[in-house]
Amino acid sequence: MEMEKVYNSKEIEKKWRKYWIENKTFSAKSDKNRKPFAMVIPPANVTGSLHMGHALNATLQDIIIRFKKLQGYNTLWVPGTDHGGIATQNVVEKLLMKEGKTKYDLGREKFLEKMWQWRAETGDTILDQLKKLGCGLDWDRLAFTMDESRSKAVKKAFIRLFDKGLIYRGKKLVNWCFRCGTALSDIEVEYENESSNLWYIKYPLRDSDGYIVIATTRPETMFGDTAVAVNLDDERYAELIGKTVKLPLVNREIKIISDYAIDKSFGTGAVKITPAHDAVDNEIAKRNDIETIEIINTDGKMMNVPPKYCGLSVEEARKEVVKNLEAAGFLVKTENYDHSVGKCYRCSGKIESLMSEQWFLRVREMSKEAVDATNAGRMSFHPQSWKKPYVLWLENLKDWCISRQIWWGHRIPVYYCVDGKGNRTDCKPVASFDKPSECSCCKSKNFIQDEDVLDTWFSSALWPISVFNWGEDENNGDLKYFYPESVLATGHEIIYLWVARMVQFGLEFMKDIPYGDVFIHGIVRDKRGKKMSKSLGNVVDPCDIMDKYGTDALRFALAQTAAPGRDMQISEESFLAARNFVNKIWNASRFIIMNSEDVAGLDENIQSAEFVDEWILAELARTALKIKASYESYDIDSAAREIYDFFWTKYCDWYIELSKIRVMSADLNVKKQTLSILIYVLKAALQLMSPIMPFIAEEIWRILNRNEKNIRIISESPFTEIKDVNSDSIEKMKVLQDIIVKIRTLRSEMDISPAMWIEALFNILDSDKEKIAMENESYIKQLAKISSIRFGKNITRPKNSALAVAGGFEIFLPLEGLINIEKERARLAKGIALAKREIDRTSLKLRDENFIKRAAESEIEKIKLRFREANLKIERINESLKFLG
RNA sequence: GGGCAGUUAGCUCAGCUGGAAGAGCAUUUCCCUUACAAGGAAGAGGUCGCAGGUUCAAGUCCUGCACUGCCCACCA
Repeated sequence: MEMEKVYNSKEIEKKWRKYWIENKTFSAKSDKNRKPFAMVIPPANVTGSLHMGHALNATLQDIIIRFKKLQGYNTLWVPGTDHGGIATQNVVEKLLMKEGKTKYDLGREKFLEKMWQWRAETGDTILDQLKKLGCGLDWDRLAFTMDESRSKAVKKAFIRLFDKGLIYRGKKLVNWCFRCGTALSDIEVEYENESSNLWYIKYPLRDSDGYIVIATTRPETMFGDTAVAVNLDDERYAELIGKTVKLPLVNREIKIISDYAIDKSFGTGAVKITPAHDAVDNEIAKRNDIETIEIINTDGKMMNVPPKYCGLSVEEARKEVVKNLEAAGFLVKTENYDHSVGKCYRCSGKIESLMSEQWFLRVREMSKEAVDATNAGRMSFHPQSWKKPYVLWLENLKDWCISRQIWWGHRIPVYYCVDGKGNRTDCKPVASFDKPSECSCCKSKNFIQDEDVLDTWFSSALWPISVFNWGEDENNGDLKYFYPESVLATGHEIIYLWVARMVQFGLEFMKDIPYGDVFIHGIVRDKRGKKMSKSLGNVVDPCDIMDKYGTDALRFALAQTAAPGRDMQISEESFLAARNFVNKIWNASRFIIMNSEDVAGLDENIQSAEFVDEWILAELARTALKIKASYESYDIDSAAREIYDFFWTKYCDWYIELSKIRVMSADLNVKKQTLSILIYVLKAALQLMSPIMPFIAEEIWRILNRNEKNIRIISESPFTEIKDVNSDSIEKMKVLQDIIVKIRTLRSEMDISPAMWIEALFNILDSDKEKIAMENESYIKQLAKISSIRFGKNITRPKNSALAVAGGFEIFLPLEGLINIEKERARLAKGIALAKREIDRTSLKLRDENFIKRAAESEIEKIKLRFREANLKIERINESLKFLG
């Protein structure tokens, strides 16, 4: 078995990627005799290619699914993509723009053709990249939010909600993006701070010479003002409430009203009320029965205003208005002022509040049910700190604006009856899968469909049920078997946008939550803590990392930094370190495989011959327990750290090094026995790491089992049970390690060449421990480069020797001709100083009555022991100083 | 304005139910020892954000403060 010195990730990955997919390793069918464990992937937009955030999200899910598979669950992870409504349409519109065209030039049908064509060309990019990552997805179940089955689900859901009266059409104040030309829901607006001005404007009273000064950041909307509001308790304005003012520039008369929402301390305490273009004003207007005047149209141009402003953009109008107010003497003053401005989450264009006729979903009942389900513990967040904001959000939820004025998406399945001339009749619109054949009201056979499409998130919200073809058959076996799913893994940025809605829809349509656990992971940031974005140019492409360092390295690095719920910073170095770990695994395996090459009949039933064997088995048992618990609780980072520490620090640095003597032994039985244990531990470690690093684990597993008749790949080999070895080997090992490390330190400090073998004298101080060193003499010799050891009681320090106190011994290294007396003296002095500090610390505690009275017995014993050992050390060092050269 | 995280070695982060400060990277010295120089051995490096409190004992629990980041909110 030839193994290269350096792990070749590329070829090996290619092989296993292909194998898993061709052999359908991760395909799943419903099976009543097995426990299901299902996840759906958060569908990525077809616009995108894999970025580090996707890579993290996918890696974590893959780790979970692979772990659960090894635990014996019937696991299923469903892949899919999202049509991505506005985002995707924007991309294609930009492409068109390069040709100098707009979507209107093509018309709806042609434009949609273009969209589908584009999605056919690029929509699978991200899927290929998920394959590259090694994701254990069931590719037979690949879904797309706009494919047939998913579309049926969307229509079905819409019709049900519509018929139930939960979906309604109405003219309300909505968030409007001029750039995208559509309404948006409340959460699709992002707020950014912008520096602007606060203008103070006089509104003259009609019936006297007085005036009231209002402060505003939106002077241009004054044409839409229908009142001025003050707080009822504001003494300054008490007499003015109910009076009439004349709107500057136009002289329209409006009333001064009072409302509790007005903050006396802001500005002048008097506010212009523009119900058509401000959410708060809109509420105030409703409460006070104030009329609404719309002055900004959906193109962002002024309307219903004096002719000179008509058709101006909002920005232009603002300049003009301010100029004219000033000229006419209405402008009192202008202050600099920072405030937050709504921006479109898809194009960053300015969002305007305006009145618009849209479809809305009544959410009160649904959100209440979602809250109840969460509070009842039917669904839990990991980390749980997300529960509170999630519940809070649901509790304050307003009706969801679900219609979008774009073309790419699920067209709203509402049909309007039209007369012979194509004009809409008064008949009630109907929601149905297909165009109705006849109007139930007027028997007309002509219908037109609503022009709008649904919010992308409407179809996303159905994802956990639509992937199981709920739209086609809600009683199908897969849906019954796999729903509710086990866990959803996602970043915190879409908890409201997506998670909350899936829960609502799940409860509405399936009468059950979509999954029991929500695993929230952090957002990947660059090494300076900045969010990765194309515009900042700090994007690290996961595919580049996979090519450069290997996929396992990428996965390990991501896993290692994925503390639940926290954002993570990641840099090139972490991938390098992970790559080194992968290589370490490779080489340790290589050592074992090379040595077991011509050893026949390696035993599956291992027998530990020495305590070091028991030690590694005990460490393995401990580690396995911890790692499994970590996977179980989504503490992927600690699972990664545990496997790293166990494999490198315990298995490689100590156990393999210790085992070398026996592996090289001429005694075939000794060799065989030792290799059996090495292999046993290696296999167990491979299983434990395989969820994180599946490629290398699979490869080495295959090599180790190359002589088996019916080889099962690691992904399909359930965890072998690891017996907990109950022994004191871990404590004993500490003693052995102490001796070896102290000797090495001594050698290093004395500048003794690592190539030189020297002898050692072991003076027994603690007869309890002497056996450990004596029984493991060969290990001490091997690892500390000692040619011979003489054990004894009352050995005095030879002249020209160095001293170490470790493991119940005084260890002398006679260094005739090699020792640097001054250095040794200094070293011993340092040792005394350290021991003295220890004595100070411990004796202080032991003299403390309160400590003796209240501390635990075991704690006091520990301190006493430390005190004794420090004293002994000083005594020994002083003694030995006498003998120094 | 409210809420949630974070603040530990130069950098990135671990430290569970309170009992002598940990890892990786970087750094210093030595070593190409037949698994691995993508490696090995040994070092150096920390008043655990600040101030109080509880406790025999606090990085760990409590209170307040500061700074950083994120989320929410009707910043006219």
